[in-house]
Amino acid sequence: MGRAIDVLAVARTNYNPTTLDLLVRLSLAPHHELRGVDLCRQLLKSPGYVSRVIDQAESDGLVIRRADPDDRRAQRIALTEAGETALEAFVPHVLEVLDRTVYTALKDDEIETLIDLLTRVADSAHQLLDESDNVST
Amino acid sequence: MGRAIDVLAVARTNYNPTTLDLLVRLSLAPHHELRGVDLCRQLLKSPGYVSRVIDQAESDGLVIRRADPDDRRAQRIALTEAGETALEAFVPHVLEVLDRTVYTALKDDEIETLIDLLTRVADSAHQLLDESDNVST
DNA sequence: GGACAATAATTGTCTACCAAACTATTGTCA
DNA sequence: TGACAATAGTTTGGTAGACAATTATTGTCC
Repeated sequence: MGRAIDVLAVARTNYNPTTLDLLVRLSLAPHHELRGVDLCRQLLKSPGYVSRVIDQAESDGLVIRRADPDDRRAQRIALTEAGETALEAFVPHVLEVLDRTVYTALKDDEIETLIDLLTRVADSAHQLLDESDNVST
Repeated sequence: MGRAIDVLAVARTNYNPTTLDLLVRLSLAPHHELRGVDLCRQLLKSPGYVSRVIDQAESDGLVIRRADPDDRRAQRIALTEAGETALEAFVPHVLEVLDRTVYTALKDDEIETLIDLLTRVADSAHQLLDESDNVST
């Protein structure tokens, strides 16, 4: 999990950061559901790991897997009532941590600047990664 | 290890990021040696893990452990010739990755800004962590 | 329409790391 | 001086997450 800010937010729940991120993504999606492959892209985690996170969340009753009617390879992961409840209980903690870290340290325009700078570094890193993928293939 | 920039740099060696960081820290230290506890602080890793990383580096001949003459609890970890050689072989790769990510994406003054903003967020996060440590104790 | 590449998900296996418990030593203070 | 807290390091056990191989299905192209 890593000793990071999410420790603070997550410590107040029983779920790990990726599980909570999963709930957030589903709650923002149309019909509160997403295909597994889209979740991987949004969570920036490998398919193998996402599959396990879904397993766990499903056995906790937070989400359900359903066959995708349009593609028999795919699954649709949907938020349950319990999942929504868990998420709502969690949101205030995230806001509190954000409030007491980023928002106390930085002014609004500085936050925008930070996002811009990080995005640009990330973009050039992705470019480099893509290149080396192509080389190795 | 995490799919991050260090993948690129590390992929070109057989060592993991923490091992390489270890070599860097030792090479910057007086007499090319440091006590274990100081290494923990510099590497930002837990003592348990650092102990393991040193084990590994020692069995690869990159460093040696020596008893600290001033404190019989402590050890001094020192860089060997082989460790220095490994480090020198690695440095150009790090520089190349930095060059093709951060330095192509950001101008010098932007890099300074980025460091400043991140430092401030990190500081307030630390403050919050310290607080919650004190509360739980 | 059938071969074959590409895609969706899962499982097995491995690495990086943390936290807690433990041992040995050192500093402190009555 | 002797008790006791604090510090240095190691070991054990566990979690987050990646990668590779496998299965099932879909799209593509002759």
